Parts: sequence; structure tokens; C-alpha cells
Amino acid sequence: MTKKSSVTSFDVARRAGVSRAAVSRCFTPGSSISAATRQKVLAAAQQIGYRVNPLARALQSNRTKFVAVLASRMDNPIRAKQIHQLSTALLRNDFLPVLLVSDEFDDFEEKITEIMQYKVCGIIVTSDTPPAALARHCALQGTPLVAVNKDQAAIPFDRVLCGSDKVGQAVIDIFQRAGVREVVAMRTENRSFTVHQRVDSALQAAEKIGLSASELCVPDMSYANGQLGADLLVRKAPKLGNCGVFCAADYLALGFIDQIRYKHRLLIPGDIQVIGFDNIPESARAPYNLTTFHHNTLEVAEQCVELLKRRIKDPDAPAVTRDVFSRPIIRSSTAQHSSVASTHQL
Amino acid sequence: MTKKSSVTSFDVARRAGVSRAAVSRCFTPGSSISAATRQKVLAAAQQIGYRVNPLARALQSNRTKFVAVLASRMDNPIRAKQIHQLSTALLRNDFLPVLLVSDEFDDFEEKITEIMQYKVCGIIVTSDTPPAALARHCALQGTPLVAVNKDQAAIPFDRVLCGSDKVGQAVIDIFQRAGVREVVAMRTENRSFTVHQRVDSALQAAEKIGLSASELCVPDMSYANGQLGADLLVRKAPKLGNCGVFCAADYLALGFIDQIRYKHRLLIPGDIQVIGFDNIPESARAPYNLTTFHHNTLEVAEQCVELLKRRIKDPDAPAVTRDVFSRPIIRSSTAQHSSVASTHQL
DNA sequence: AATATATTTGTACACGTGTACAAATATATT
DNA sequence: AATATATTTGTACACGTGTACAAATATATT
Repeated sequence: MTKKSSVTSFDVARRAGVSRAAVSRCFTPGSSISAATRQKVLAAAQQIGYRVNPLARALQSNRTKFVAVLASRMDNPIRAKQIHQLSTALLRNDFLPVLLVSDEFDDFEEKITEIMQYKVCGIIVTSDTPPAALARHCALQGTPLVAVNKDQAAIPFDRVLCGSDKVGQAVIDIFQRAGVREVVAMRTENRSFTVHQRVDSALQAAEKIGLSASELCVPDMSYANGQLGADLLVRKAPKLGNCGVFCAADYLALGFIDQIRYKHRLLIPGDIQVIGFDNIPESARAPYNLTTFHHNTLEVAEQCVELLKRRIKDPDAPAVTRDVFSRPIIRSSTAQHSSVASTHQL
Repeated sequence: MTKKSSVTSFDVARRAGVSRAAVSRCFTPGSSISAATRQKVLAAAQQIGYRVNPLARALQSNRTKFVAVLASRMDNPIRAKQIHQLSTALLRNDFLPVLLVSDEFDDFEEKITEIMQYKVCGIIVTSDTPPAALARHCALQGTPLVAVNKDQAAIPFDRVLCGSDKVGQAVIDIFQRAGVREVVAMRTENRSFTVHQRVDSALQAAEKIGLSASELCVPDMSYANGQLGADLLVRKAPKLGNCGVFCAADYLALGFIDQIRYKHRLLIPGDIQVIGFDNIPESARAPYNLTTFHHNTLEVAEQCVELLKRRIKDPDAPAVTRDVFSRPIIRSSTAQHSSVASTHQL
């Protein structure tokens, strides 16, 4: 038996001895209402346990607190953490995150248009969903759109990037100090904007100082593809000397390291040095001790919400891109240029 | 400029030459409408791009497609995967998951009552939120509630458990075959129902066959607490022989293994054998090769949605508990009783 | 105190839908 | 063909809110 909530603004109005409009104004920020009536209304509402019906409000005002969060592949811990942080940041800012997971969905666009019918007050994209079509849709409906780690498109939208800026240069700096003579950057075939940007900038930075640099391409960003990358590299260049491998994601790097050590029986960092990106928890652990970059998911989440709020306030403001800084974290998968040798090797 | 959708059932009715009620009936499953008018309405709707406004519908019918998903600590990969599977299963069954992450929230109950105002058609609890108060709230509002890995309470609710049943016995079987003489079970202080059930059942099974068994308690289910557990064990019993440690979660087991190997310089499975629970991806990898149990998050998700649908259909059906089976996965963190020795050890 | 201005209030309409009821129509039965 | 029954349809009300407008009241100004 669905017991009806049944306590409406009418009930509050009657009890407080005011019009129903006064009740509505009391719970609508920025409405014109005197302090005296506000008190009366609040008291009455408190007594009978009144709460504004958000569905009715949404029907009127054409806006809800829902924010659609587009995600994919949460088996990658950095993605899971990003979703966690985004959800928390949204809740903290009085939004309600609706999670749309795109895996296994042919009709994902259908899902998006469905949720948009609920008059969501914004969409945050972290998945690989191509944002071009989405951006058009959002522009048409006037729905704010914030994209994480996405390239620009014809129709502009707000973006948050992470470590797109100085990472390539930093990678090469670390490798150079560690005595690396040849750099290999591992790229993925899929359309991850930041992966390509990181790899490209690293290759450029290497060329600039005359360091030999090449790239290695694997299908996707996964542990298994990190292993595949190791096999490809060893087959391509059986004798490796002073080689540094930059993996565009820690998840790749871990697979790469395990394969290099346990299958090809080479030493890290003795034979090959490795740098990753993301700083997932496993990277800090004894078996890996991976040199990497901090992926600041908390800051990314905060920036997303900030851009979203800005856009809601001013729908016609020019589109903005924020780049969150990624701090390098030096561990023992790269050689230390100081005299202290790593003790955590096998 | 929020361009109003503005195409309503009135517009469709006019174009199709029928009453507005006919339009409403056309889009309400189970309503009485002739095939002829249904065709006319669908055609008209198609032409002008009409979609039912779900907010208005919700206001009338007092129910939405939203399902609140209560989660916590998504830095644990098995939790992240569970949320992923739950979201996907909900979307596949035409629900919309609203993700409520409980970390850092003092006023989490406030958030729950807020989302309930949206007339969610159900709540799925995977977090450590004590379900007693929640169950009362849900019963009062007539909101279906499904809890994952939770104990029963005064007010009954539907539950899905994972591997609560035969895991303890299976752990002891594996240890016995592997020649273990002394069993230690690692428990967490927090109120995780299944952790306690697994540990208890393992201790009972050990006693039943006269195997020496004790327990070790750490605060929480994390890698760091796995390391702590290793320190505690080594301090308590410096010389360990034929000892088998059952960690109630892989995440604990990984920390335990790394600490035993890299800090205490003992061999696994030579000095200590280890069994985990969850089968997270890391457990399968070369550095760990952990014997564990498959945590079937996909099946758990399916069962949750099935119970939810059942409850929506029949609100007064008796509360049900489903136990999802956890298959043991034998790897080389336990000794093989066959003659084939593990080759993946350090 | 009289007037001008600013603020607060209530009335009435709107948001877009679902469905009870009775009337109209279609189908089954004699 | 006439009657009984089943199905379909339209009218009218309901869900619970926000706000434009004009009227009422409070405050500021002369």
C-alpha cells in the first residue's frame, strides 16, 4: 500500500493561515516574502512534516537537480575513482547524479535522450562517447555539458582536462636524468584524447633534445594490452639498452612490467625503465613501485561541478577549458640519478 | 535560451484527430485502446517528435523509473565492479540508477529522504549503511528495498548474499588438502555482514575436523590493513609452520602477501598459504596468483533487479533471500596437492 | 498628515500527464 | 434482426507546484 505523502502546500497554507502562494514563495529562494509569514509557514510545515514535491516543482520550473553522468569501463580503478569523486562532488553541491554506463549498449543515445526528458540540469561526460552529437543535442535543448578529457568539437562545450599540458616534457626530463637513450611511448588505438595528447607531447619533447623516440600501439587501455605491448617491444628490439617506456596509463604499465619480468625475464629498471600515468593504488605497492603522475580525480570532479554551476548561472558564457595539473611521482621503476640505488628490485 | 520541448499530448491529439486521453492511453501499457487509434496516435507522435513528459507522468502516477543505489568506497575494485554491474542491469531493465555515495556524508539520511521525495521505484543498498532505519523508512513509504550482503533486521526486506553459504567449508577443504595444520582467519572490525559470516563459517568448519583455528582482527577491508594483519600475525607467532591464512577479501590478501614477502621475507605458499575472497583482477596476476573465490557481481546485480521487479509487482510478497554461489579458484598461493608444482613463485 | 514609492499578498492560470466515469460504439448471443 | 455484453472513447477532474498580475499593505518622502 503506497501510503500517499498527501501533505501538500495547501495543508501548510491552511494551518499557517496564509495563501498557498505564500508557502510556495517560502520554499523558493529569491521570492518576495516577509519575515513574519516565512516564520509562520516554516512553523506550520515543520509541524505537519511538509516537503516540497520535487516532481511537481520540476514540472513547473522545467528543471530538476539531476545531473547525468556518462561513464564506461569501471573495471579500471582510475575511472571508478573518478565516478566516485564526481558523484560525491555533485551530491555535496546539491545535485543528484544519474549514472549512465555505456558498456554493452547499442542504444546508448536513446538512454541519453530519455534521461534528458527528465529535464536534467546538466550532463557530465567521462566515457568515450563521442561528444560531437551529444554537444549538438545539448545545445538544442539548452542543457549544460561538461566533458572530461575530450577534444574540442564544432559546437563548443566546457571541458576539464587532466595533465594534458606539461606531462610529455616531464616524462622526457625524468628519462633523461635517469640515463635513458631511447624512448618508447605506448599509445592506444581507441579515441582517448588525453592518451594521444600525452604520447604526442612526449615524442615532441624527446625530439626537441635529440633523443631517439618511437611509439608502440596497442588496442585499448588494459592490463592485458600492457602485456601485449611488452611482447611487441621485445619482438621488435630483442636487445634493449637504456630504454625508457612511457605507458599512457598505469593500468598498461602494470601489465607491461609483469610481462617483462615474469615472461621475458628482464629487469626493471635495470634493462627497461617505465613511467606510467594515473597513480592508481597498485602502482605504489612493493611489486611495482611505478614512477608515474598523480591523476587528481578530486580536483577534476570539483572543476566539473564548478563549470556546471557557472554554465547554469550563465548559459551564454563562452566555453571554457580547465587543465588540472598532474604532479610527477618518482619511484623505482626509473633509475635514480642520485647515488642511492633502488632496493626494491627482485 | 531553454527551448521548451512544447510538443505535448494535446498537439498529438489534435493532429491524430482523437482525444488527449487516447494519446495518454497509447503510451500507457495495459490501457484500453483500439489498434486503429493506436496507429493514428503513433503516426502523429512520430511526425511531430512527441515524447511523454516523464515528470508529469510521475506526478500523476506517483512513481518514476529512478532507483537509488547506495554505495560506498569505490576505491575497492570489487565494489566498483558491483556498482558498474548494478547500473548496467538497471539500465537494461528500463530503470535509471541514481548513485548515492555515502562517504564523507554526515547527513546521508537526509540525502536518502531527499531522493525518496522523487518517488523512486526502489532502493538498492550496497554500502555499509545500517539498513534497519532505512527499512523502516521504506516500509512506511511503500518503497521496495533490496540489500546486498546485509543481515536481517526486525522489518524484513529482500536480500542478495554472495558466497555466504559454503565458502567457509570450501576454504577448510582447500587448506586441508594443501597440508595446512593451523588456520588463521582475518576479520574486519566494521559491520560487514558477509565478512563475519565467511570467517565464522570457516572457523566452525575447521573446528569440526579438529583443525587448530584462530582469528585475527583488523579495522577495515583495505590493502593497508592486509599489511597490518601480516605484521600482527608475525609478531604473535614468529615461527610459522603449515599455516593457512584466510583473508575475508582479496584486497586484504594482497596487502598481506606483499607485506609477508617484501617486509618479513617469508615465502608464499612455502611458509604461509593464503586464500582470499572476491577474485579481483590483480589476484590473477603473476605477482600474486591468489587462490580465491569468484565474486559473481554480475549475478548479484541480476538478482537485485529481479527481486526489485518482483517486489514492485507484488508489494506484499514475503521477503526473500537469494544466495549467489561463489566458485573457488585454485591458484598458487596455496600448495597444490597434485604432483605438479607451481612455477609462478618468486 | 498627505502623497509617492516599495514591498507583500492572494487570485488565477499554467506545467503535462493519468484515469474514473458515463456515453458511444463494436462484437457476441439468442 | 433484436438484444446482451464487451470494448473503446471523450469529458472532466486530479496530481502538487511556480508565478504574472493586480490589489493590499508597509515604508519613505515631502
